[in-house]
Amino acid sequence: MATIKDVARRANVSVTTVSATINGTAPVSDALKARVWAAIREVGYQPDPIARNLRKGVSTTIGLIVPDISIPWAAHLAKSMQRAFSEIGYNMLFASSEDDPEREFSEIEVFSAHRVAGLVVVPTSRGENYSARLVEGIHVPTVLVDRVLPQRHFDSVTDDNLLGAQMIVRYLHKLGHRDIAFMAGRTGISSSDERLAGFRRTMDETGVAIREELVRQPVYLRDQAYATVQQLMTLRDPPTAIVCINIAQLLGTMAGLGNLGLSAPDDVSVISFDGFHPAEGWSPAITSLKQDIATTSTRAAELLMARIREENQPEPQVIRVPPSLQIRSSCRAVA
Amino acid sequence: MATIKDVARRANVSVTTVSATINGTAPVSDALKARVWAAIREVGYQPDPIARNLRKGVSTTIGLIVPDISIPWAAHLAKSMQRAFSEIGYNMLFASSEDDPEREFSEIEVFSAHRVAGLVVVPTSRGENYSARLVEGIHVPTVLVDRVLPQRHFDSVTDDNLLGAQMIVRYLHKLGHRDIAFMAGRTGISSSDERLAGFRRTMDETGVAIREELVRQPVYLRDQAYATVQQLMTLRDPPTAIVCINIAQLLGTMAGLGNLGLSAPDDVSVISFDGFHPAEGWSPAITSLKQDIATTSTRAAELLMARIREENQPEPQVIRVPPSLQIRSSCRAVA
DNA sequence: ATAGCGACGCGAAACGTTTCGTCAAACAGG
DNA sequence: CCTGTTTGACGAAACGTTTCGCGTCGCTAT
Repeated sequence: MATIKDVARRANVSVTTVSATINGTAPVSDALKARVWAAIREVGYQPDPIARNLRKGVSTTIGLIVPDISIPWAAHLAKSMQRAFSEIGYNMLFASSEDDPEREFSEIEVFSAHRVAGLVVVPTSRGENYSARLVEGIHVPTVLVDRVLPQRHFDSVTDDNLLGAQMIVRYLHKLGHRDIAFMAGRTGISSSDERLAGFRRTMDETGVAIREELVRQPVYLRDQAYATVQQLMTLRDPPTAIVCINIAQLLGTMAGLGNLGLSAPDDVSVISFDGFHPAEGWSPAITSLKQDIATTSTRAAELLMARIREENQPEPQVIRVPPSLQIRSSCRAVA
Repeated sequence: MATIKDVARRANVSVTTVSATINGTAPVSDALKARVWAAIREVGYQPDPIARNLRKGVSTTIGLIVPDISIPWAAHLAKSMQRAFSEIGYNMLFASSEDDPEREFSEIEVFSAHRVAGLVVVPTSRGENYSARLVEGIHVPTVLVDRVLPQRHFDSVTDDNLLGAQMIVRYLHKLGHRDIAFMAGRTGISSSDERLAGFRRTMDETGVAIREELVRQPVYLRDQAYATVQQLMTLRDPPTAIVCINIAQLLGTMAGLGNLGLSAPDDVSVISFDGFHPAEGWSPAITSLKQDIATTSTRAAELLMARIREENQPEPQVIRVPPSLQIRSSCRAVA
């Protein structure tokens, strides 16, 4: 509760000098510096961030907005981000958009009112004029994560989905799979679009014709995947492998298979873009990509800090973090 | 960016009147009220929370500190808490203590400096003089979640662990299990202590002598459970059932069993206090308690708001939220 | 009539910082 | 020796609110 005034009184200098000593914004003689620091220690002074923010117009807080923190991927992202930012003296305001663009915009507004220094957003990417409204509503350094927008207004960090799709398709192809089902999410969401595009491209490269009835879209809720997988597996000529792009799909797919009395990999191979699922001890252990969240967070923090410090304001850039393929036991070779 | 001054100018009243209108802190005639509200709408005024905080000495932000957000239970808690508080106009500062008391204290300090209106903490509950240091460091309405402290200085909300243990033991007993292994966490952490105590008590009640070599403590890391389960299952007389108190234990246990070539429920039954694990589609589907996180969050929010509004300051109370038993397929009957 | 009171409105101080502009002293170059 | 510049320190204003205390008005009860 000690204020800067107490320090000034104690050190027998002006308030201005104390501030200058702390922030190094003006020259202070070594003698005074020593006196001031001593006084600070003696009265146990800690600058009041609120007052500082009011005066400077910007805080030392960054805001994180994710669609749903209860998704393991998002939880790990939050943890990793918090670690990255707390290391450099920032703390985190946190909100969940519940995958609702309106909530997202409102959270952005609230965070802006709180003068956050920067924003990390996993954008919902949906709704009329989404991109324009986002640009309109954000007046703070911002980095987008996981999903990129067609207009490059913001720095973005995302998985290298094309590469990931390539790894998945090539792996399945090597195992002999030709009838591959792909569940895409909503169109317009880059992570889904890119994964689908990568799937198509790599299938092309390997010279396998895609059976369009095996490409289902949009499938983004657990229950949709649950229903979809049952449709797929009751086709006259069912797929030999199913690709899931996220955890909701994977959970629905596994439950749906179970409901049919089918299991992976015996009846069908299952592979996932999302690596946050039980890996050991449960059967089957899902072969999946592993996202490099630590790198994603670090890169995002770097981009954001560069903008905040205004070191330079280059064109917004997109960083793609390569995933790795973790081969487990949910895929088997077919004739 | 409109300030209260702009509103005052526009409505042709004083700044004081605008403030009084907004906050209802002083009588304002209906005529002026109307003018002021109109002006507010016209200039698009939003009060600046920072300035308000500075003047009032308290913010509209509450701080959440959990040991590890990447644990599904904690992620769901965060989601639920955020929902509960955003509904009543509060937003959330968030931090992870990484299960380190020092970090926890430091986070509390940072949040206090930011003048949070209240604190929700899942306390690490470890270290010298923990309780005393906590009381010392916290000068803000606070509610503890999941873990209670021996000294009742704070409101607390926690699972009804005695009841949960009773449900688990009775269920296992009904299935014929007598040789039940129990992995406890660190001593001193109430959630673990209570679960163990409940286990002992209910075993007593059912008249089954506990085989002490099957009670292992402390086991709180995944790898400890991984190792422990292998010791347990290679005893001359191994347990027929294993009780896990949290997700780390469960993951380690399942992996450890897999490593031995054993599986649940064929070789041993497995049951868990923590309900956040894959339930459908994977084998085995773990029979577990289901924690009622929504209720936990609501109760915590209620307790905290009561303290913040100073409606009354009764003795700190402990609320215990009853879990429910979800029977799945990881336990089987034995002779 | 007038003292007293409630309702209403305002100016100014306060919250704890940072920063602007000023000033004295010390120092450099001619 | 004078001028111009740098260094070091400070007082006061500013950030955008809330709140304290005061003043004015109209009403009621004496």
